[in-house]
Amino acid sequence: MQDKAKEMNYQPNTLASNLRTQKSNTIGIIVPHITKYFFSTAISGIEEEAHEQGFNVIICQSKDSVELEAKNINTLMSSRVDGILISPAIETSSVEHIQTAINRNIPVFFFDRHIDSISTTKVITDDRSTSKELTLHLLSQNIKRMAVLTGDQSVSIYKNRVKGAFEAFQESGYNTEDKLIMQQIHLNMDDAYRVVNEMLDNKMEFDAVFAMNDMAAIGTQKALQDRGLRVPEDVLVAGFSNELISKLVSPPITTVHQPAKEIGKMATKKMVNYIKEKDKGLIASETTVLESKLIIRASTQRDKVE
Amino acid sequence: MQDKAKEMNYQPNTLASNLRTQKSNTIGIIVPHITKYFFSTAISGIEEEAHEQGFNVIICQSKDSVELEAKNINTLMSSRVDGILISPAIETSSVEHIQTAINRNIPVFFFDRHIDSISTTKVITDDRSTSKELTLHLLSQNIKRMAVLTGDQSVSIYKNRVKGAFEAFQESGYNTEDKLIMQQIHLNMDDAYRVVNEMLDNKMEFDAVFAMNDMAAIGTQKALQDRGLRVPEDVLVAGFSNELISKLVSPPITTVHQPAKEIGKMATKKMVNYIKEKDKGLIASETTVLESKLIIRASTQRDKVE
DNA sequence: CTGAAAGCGCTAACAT
DNA sequence: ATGTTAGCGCTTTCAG
Repeated sequence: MQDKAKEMNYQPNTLASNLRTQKSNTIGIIVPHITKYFFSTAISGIEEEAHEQGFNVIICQSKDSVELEAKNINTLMSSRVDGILISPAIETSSVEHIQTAINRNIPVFFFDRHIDSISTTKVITDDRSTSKELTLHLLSQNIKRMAVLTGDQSVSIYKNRVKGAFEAFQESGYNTEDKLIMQQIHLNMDDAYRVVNEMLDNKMEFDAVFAMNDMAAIGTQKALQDRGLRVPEDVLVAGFSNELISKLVSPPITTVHQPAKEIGKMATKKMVNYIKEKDKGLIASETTVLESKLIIRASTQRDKVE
Repeated sequence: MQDKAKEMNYQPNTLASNLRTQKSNTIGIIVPHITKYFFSTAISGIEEEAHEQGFNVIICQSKDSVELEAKNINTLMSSRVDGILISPAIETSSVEHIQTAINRNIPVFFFDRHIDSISTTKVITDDRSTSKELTLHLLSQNIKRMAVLTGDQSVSIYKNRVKGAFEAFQESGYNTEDKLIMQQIHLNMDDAYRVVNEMLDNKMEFDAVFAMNDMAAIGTQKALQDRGLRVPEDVLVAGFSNELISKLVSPPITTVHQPAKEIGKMATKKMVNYIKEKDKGLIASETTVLESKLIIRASTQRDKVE
């Protein structure tokens, strides 16, 4: 009787439930930029998985600033989120704000970018080994000298990608001092364009460029082509992350596909699981490594074209 | 004394406050796909503005499905969001779920895509007039016949873009039956590629293509080039939305830049304002039209190149 | 096994 | 002006 009346259009008040249980059924997300395809795809995975498990997601952007990131963490803490998934800002000098949240018993898990010194659950990709694989592919084309355009080496993912490239050189018995030029840049199209032009102005010699993300690879390719150099005939070009655009430029660019959506889903699964198990005292931090995949396209193939 | 002790690290419990005030200080967002650049950019604007005003944002994707959209609305209602910003799904046949929320006194505002039959606040762009402007630009190049690739005409934005194109023809005194070919497609790269090839197979004649989004324009351009036709020498190609990629393909594509971030910010301002004024009974729905901007690139310029 | 009662931590109304 | 108290609607506990 009452039951039926209730079933008609009874809506339990989540606010009251949240207060009583001290749980918000909400997961906070912090990413550098929502508009980057990798992150929006990861968020898409997080959103799907979270909703399936009855959790909401609150989104924050750090704009790659530690200050904003700290603010975001405060916002999320005061919203009483049950956990935080974060891909931290570039400048990871200070990690207090993250420790603060953890100390307050709010789980903070990393996805993609991560901070080694903080012991918590992480869901990352095997950037190092795929970067190595890509470099071996470049070396197999008898290149004389390879330029690497990398980002801030304090960012885990860039550090690992560089590490992989070095490993490939060492494994192949090549001298990295002779055959490798390292350039740290802002990994975007404009800066890559500028730096490659500078390198050419300075008569640096190289016949392959491995940029640590696709936008930088595209800027590189454009710079080379504007100077009359052909890709891949004169210089090979490779990127990283498999942005949509990387297969649409001419020639399409060899890159590494990262399972962004799966990373998001996996991180969410780990988090939800942790939240549910937390009460039972089962706390263990683990690092999950998802496989990324080398995608070879025309920009690094001298013989056949995709 | 106590004050100081409290100031040290007192964190008011938002959950309790929310229950007491019956407000969540949260705005719900529903978009078709987070991963589309336009939407992630709009969300970025919403996030910034909302946080500035002390509101959180919960994000949902409808995947362009009315069922999922209805589910999202339920999720947001049960989360007791103070308002919902929505860019509705393609198939807007049923609008009950949106009406339900409005009837329950939860404000639902539209941004970008919108449903005319629902009377509420809307923040949109002047697609029609910019589409007209773009078409006039094409007509000024003495084209003989223009093909329009459009999406579902029940979607407000596509309908308005087509309307603008028609207006340009009429204003110029051209007969749309002779000079205009309309093709309704799925507005993505692959479908555009397929349809343009079909049109060429069927010996349809046209020397300009206006695709109602950039990805379709890129598919069009690729199809034309693969058949040995030159852009812009043989066929002009124009798109819509100014995706990042549209200026990176070869030739760069003429398109319309929409102020995605500003749309998000404006919609959020209207919503926050409404939420604050609601108690005072000041309810008025208004439609704000933001200006978009024609960006002419090489794909539609026979004389000079950008 | 069903039903009443206490309490989560705040805010708003009321009384001092 | 300041201090006290009731109550938001759930969940959990405790009594019947």
